[in-house]
Amino acid sequence: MAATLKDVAERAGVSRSAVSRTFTDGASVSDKMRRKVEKAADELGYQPNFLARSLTTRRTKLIGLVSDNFTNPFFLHVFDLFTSELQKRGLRPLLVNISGQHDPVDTAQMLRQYSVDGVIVASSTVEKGFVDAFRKVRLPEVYTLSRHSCSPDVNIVGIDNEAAGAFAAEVLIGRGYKRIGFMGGPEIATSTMDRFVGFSRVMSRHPELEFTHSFAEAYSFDAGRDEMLRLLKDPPAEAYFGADDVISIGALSAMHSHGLKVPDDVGLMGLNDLEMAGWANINLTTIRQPVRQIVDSSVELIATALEESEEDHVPQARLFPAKLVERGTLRPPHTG
Amino acid sequence: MAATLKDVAERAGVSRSAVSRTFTDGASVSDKMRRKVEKAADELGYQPNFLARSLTTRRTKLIGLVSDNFTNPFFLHVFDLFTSELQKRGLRPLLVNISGQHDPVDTAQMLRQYSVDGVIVASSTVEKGFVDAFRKVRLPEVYTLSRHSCSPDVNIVGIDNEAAGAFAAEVLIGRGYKRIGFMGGPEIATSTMDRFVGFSRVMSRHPELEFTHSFAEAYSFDAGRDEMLRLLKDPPAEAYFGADDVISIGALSAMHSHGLKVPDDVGLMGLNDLEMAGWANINLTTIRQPVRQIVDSSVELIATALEESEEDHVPQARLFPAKLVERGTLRPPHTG
DNA sequence: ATCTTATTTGCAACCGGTTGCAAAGCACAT
DNA sequence: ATGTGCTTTGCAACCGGTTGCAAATAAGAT
Repeated sequence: MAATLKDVAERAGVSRSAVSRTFTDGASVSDKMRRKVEKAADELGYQPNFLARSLTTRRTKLIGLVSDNFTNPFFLHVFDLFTSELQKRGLRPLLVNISGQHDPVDTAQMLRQYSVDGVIVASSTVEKGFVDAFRKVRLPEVYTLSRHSCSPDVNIVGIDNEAAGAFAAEVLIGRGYKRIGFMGGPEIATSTMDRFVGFSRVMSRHPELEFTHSFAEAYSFDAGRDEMLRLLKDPPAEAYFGADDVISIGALSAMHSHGLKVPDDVGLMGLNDLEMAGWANINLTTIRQPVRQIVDSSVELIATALEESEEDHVPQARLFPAKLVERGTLRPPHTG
Repeated sequence: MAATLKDVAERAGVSRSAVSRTFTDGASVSDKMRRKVEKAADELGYQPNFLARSLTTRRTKLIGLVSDNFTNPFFLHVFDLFTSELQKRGLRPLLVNISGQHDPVDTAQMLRQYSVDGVIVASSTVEKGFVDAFRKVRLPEVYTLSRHSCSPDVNIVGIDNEAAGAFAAEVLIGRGYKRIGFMGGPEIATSTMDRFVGFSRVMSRHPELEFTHSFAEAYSFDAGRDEMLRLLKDPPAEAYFGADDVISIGALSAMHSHGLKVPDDVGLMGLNDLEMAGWANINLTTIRQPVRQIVDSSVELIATALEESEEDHVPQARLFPAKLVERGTLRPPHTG
């Protein structure tokens, strides 16, 4: 069907190795030979087969991109950045969707069977079972947007969620709010829990302030809205930190339908800086993760891990600062 | 490193073919042999290498999943469905992001070099260059959510955008609106233009109605909002069809900030039924594409194309009906 | 022209599997 | 014991490449 190395060699009247060498950079071929081979290859439309090559080179340039987060629009952006960045380096993402009930061991074995060079896990809610299973196949791997503390001997890139939670509390306190609420995602999400820990730590240093907390059922608009509707049966806090934008936007909708003015009656801050947080009818003050840097750094980390031998590689955590994006749902800094 | 066929054969004291056969379904192996081999394989943690196997079987089970649509949240759902559905059939999506300036020929060659079994193009805005380049590598391919008319000799799955445009016009007319506006995405998007053609066709049958049209700069919230703000400098139409939800939601925000009540002052209808179209503070009446069926059908089509020889395969178009999702941005059907 | 050294080339083995074919093994009938 | 037909097994070639090594060629030094 498609032309092979052998076809090219025959047509050019040279050995197969010669052809192979013209298509391998750094190999020793004379100019004359190279021209002869390239001519034959062009005429036949020959392209080397990456998979056959991988058998001897032990490099497929395939990277498993594993996620279970296919509902939060934030992750479309994450996938966009990951795919472009990997492609720039000649790496190819094999996308693996582990939402639904997938067996961790099967998934890990599948990745090994496809000889992926490395694995990127992009999710903050990946189960422990996957972490263990992936580790067993001994592939270079990096966890992105994942929990900092859970696997100390593995590459992690993201923000420090505890620090981000603490920062959120400091911002709200800095605006002079006295009755402050934390509204998280589901309690099984490590991202939410880490943010909660940081948030609580700061609040506990201010016993003069009133601190309440609650958790939405899921990382979704509806869950955020429902939870806020529940909270609004009682007099609300003066300001809330919603541990994710999509939840905060749900909460905002609940506030509006209760006739509450934001930020005049109640303040609200999110986290993630979704594109729609900037929409004119939402205009959510939020904390931004530097996604581009996080992704770039993850890809760079996996790319260098591919070069090193397994023993040489020392896993690292790369934590980035999150920063406030001021919009219209918090009152301005307290002056005086 | 990892155990190979040869390792297992030696440990079990049998030939390599015997091992190969135990891991190939439908091959002839006695029970005794199978047990012996499986024991050895277990002890060594052996798993067959898919890529080596593909060399002789000529099947990688890799499917190129090509898209340039990484900003519309609608596509996160599309990717979710595609990956799960492919995985269910043991197929693996190699995700290719062709947004940005990618050379069509390079992309097509890359897919050939990775020996993908087939290609799914999931986008309504793919350039002609890609269609041509993909065709040249002679891989089974299906275009999903793509233009119906552009390539008659290629598999296409999606809705009939012209019909959907016509349907939209009929709905608005049926609600008794007399001054009707079409608001499209960018004029280079085939989806928008096809919808516009259908919409116009119906409107032209009603010369007694006033019909205006305009196009937003992009498929984005901001573009929709900007375009609507521009329109609102003059007295607006009674109702608009925004050819995509994200544009419509932008337009909705513009209407609100002009103090217009929807649907009392002006009606609005979108297309796609994004999750957020159902959010309480948006509540957009819209036209839904049956995404799940479209994706399932695409995967089924590519799966059967893989079985057939190239000559036997006859390309087909599978068009699904789109249907109205009634929410709160259109007045109820006109009675009397 | 001759010797030394560096560069280019081809041979053949290998990467990790599959598969057509013929030999071997088996069950059963004669 | 012999023959028949069916299943199981191993041999060896192949899939499409790469690569260590030695032979062949080219380049440079004398």
